[in-house]
Amino acid sequence: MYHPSAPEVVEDPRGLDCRRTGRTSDMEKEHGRSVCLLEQKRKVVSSSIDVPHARKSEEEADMDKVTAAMVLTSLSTSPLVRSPPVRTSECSNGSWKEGGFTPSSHSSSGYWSWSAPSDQSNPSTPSPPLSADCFKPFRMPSVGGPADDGIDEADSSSLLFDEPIPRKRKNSMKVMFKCLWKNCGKVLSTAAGIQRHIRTTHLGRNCDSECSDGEEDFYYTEIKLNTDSVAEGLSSLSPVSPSVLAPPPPLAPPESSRTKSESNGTPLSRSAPSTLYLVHADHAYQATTPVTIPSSNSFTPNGSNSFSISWQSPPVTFTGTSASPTHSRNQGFVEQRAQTIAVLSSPPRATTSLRKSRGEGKKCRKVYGMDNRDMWCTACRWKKACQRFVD
DNA sequence: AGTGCCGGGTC
DNA sequence: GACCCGGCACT
Repeated sequence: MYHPSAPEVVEDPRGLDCRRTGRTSDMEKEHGRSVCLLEQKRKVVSSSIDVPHARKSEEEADMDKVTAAMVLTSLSTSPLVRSPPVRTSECSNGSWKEGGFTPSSHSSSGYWSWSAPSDQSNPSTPSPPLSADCFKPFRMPSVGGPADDGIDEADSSSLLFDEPIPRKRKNSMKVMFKCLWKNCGKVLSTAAGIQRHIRTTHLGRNCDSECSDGEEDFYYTEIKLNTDSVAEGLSSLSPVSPSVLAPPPPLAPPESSRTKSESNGTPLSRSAPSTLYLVHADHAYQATTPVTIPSSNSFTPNGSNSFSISWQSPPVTFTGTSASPTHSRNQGFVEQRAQTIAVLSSPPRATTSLRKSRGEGKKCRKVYGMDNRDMWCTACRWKKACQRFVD
């Protein structure tokens, strides 16, 4: 688990200028990238904090800061936490806007108050349309739809947008990015591509990535095509990225298949609730023995209503291992999964290992040597447990 | 590679 | 049961 070396706090509301300043020297590209990413994330969080809401009291505001800081620390390192899943039930009535938000992997962070301001902080954000069709299984559009701008895009803007996430991925994982905009399931192979797609197609911005404020992040998610048969085999979720290969299998109900995965990690789970259902299904593979938090109430830490989290029966599920979900980066995830697998598949063969550990004491063989084998105890001679120098 | 010894084979 | 040894775990 890693914590950001510098737990930055929210003070810097719009400090996402890595793009603005176009100061990306080659040397800084790498660094810049991560910084940008961080900044983007931060923006998302900070926006909900720094933009004081009328109904908030001072204490509440302070509280927000504190919690935001906490959240940021986890966010900065684990992208998947970025956008915890949102219960579809909320999208229909718009409750999610009222601070409804999905808890991060930290159970304790349930008080992450993604209150209204966070979603609305960005004036230009046309919250993706929500409606009764929230529950509609996401339709899978031209999957193969060769991203018109997919790869090419990467070249031009990957420097800025390429998320580090994929880098951490195992090679067995093919990462794709899917647009979560309602009724749009476009899948592109690069983050940059999908971002551009969203920016131009849905956000109606024709400007270059330069003028992006990162909002696109909210509207796409990443999906993984897993080729790791082993891991996959164990995950009770058969569908391998159904979103890409086939329609979500019925057996993957949103709740149970939900997983904490980086994919949901994209903020758009929040802003594009209508697609959450899909997201869940899409990432079914990520759900390894998912544990669904049964909670059915809003999570209100401190009993303060200000943090009203309206998520009911949160879709939040995380793999059984108590491994802190925060570090849900793929790697961690994989590790977790491996653990789970190990547990599940551990053969009843432990008996073999009952073999008593070799004794430390000297044995006949060592004492007398091979030359004096006749001096060995019979057991040693017979290659049995030494009886003379019993441990 | 060396050591300890389990499991199993042969007489 | 005495004896032997293949093979594995452990160092």
